[in-house]
Amino acid sequence: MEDESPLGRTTSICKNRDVLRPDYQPEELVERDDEISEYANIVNPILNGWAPDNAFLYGKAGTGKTATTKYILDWLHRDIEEHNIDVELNVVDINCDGHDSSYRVAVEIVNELRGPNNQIAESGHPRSKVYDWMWEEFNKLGGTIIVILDEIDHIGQDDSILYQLSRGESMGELEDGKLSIIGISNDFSFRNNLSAKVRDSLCEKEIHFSAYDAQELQSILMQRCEMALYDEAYDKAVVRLVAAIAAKDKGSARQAIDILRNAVDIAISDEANQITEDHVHRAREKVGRGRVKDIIDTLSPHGEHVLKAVTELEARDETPAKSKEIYRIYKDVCHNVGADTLTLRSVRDHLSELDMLSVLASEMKNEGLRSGSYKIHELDAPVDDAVAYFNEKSEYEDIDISTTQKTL
DNA sequence: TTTCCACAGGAAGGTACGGTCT
DNA sequence: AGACCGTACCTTCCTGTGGAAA
Repeated sequence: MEDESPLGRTTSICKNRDVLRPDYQPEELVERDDEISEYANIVNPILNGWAPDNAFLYGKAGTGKTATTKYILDWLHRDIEEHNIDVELNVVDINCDGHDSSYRVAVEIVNELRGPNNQIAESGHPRSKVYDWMWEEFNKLGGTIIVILDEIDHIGQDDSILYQLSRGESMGELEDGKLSIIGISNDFSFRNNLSAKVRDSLCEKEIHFSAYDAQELQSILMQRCEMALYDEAYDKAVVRLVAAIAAKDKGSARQAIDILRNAVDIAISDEANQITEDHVHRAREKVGRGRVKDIIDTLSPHGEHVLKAVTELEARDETPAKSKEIYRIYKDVCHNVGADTLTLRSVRDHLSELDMLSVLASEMKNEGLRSGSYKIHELDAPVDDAVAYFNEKSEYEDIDISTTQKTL
């Protein structure tokens, strides 16, 4: 047998794949000029030694909120250094994903500011003590402090951390320094659900990041292509196609770049010299499948059972289905895997969580006196992917999709 | 215009669990 | 060891809701 390396070969398509990674920050941000100038106006006072207003940034995922923040802060640091401005700028950058309560964000801030040998645990401490430690660390830090809370909506109902941060200065917790908050969120309703006292102080300034249209996505993709790919490896039609797919879906630059990166990878493994529209279509399917799996992996066991029930109904072409009907199938699923069943009320919560995650599409219906009001649900993710996921897991009975031609 | 259906979903509270502190 | 803390996940109870039918 010929001894062939399992690794890929060098490629004539890609000169720098890192540029296509989700965490890559380009030096120049395209299609966000208005947002950049609004943002610059907000942080500008720092250069005069003043604290900027608190700001709330909102817009859907992949619209450049985080990238613009990094871009602006890089500029701030550079300006301060180049012009020898006498400002001590300290940035505390927290992603609230995974720290999903006020308490845990406070713990994260403390741990971020303390050394690795002096960390505190995620639970067990009285809340007031954690806040005391947090202010202690801020006081040690001093200067102009900017706390960036990315995905701030993850903190949920209790916004006490925001109250603490926004009032710390006036309540004398911060002895010698200035503190401003920049909150970033995909979810505008989070702003409206904040308690009034927090909303007024957190949202002194607001910047809205609108979804990118196909034209804007195209220029973002062109910028990345020029850096990542050899000229002969792609043409405008392919870029236009990726932009059109992403614009039609969510208008997210992250998604567009994701599809492009996967198309590049597929083209490389095909040993092609150029990225074709077929590569893009295959990449789009792959990205979709990955999304379904990623979401299902985060579900609790009962969340998964509920989704299995909806997937079964979908495979039988019996969707959209009422919550009550899904509950009936859900009980069978639980019976088959030997799990206890939850009440209908809890299953309703799981259904609405799946709707929020965009795995399900739910809709309220009302037939008045005849049948009252109810909610119907169907899969919002590709059925094949969900079926494949459940059929791969040994604890579930297989779903047979061959009897129906239904695909999304 | 009023009634009423069939549910959605908020509120409150329970339990288990993993953690700290004394 | 046991008091105390925050959280996840659940149940029970109950009020609110929109629109077809009376």
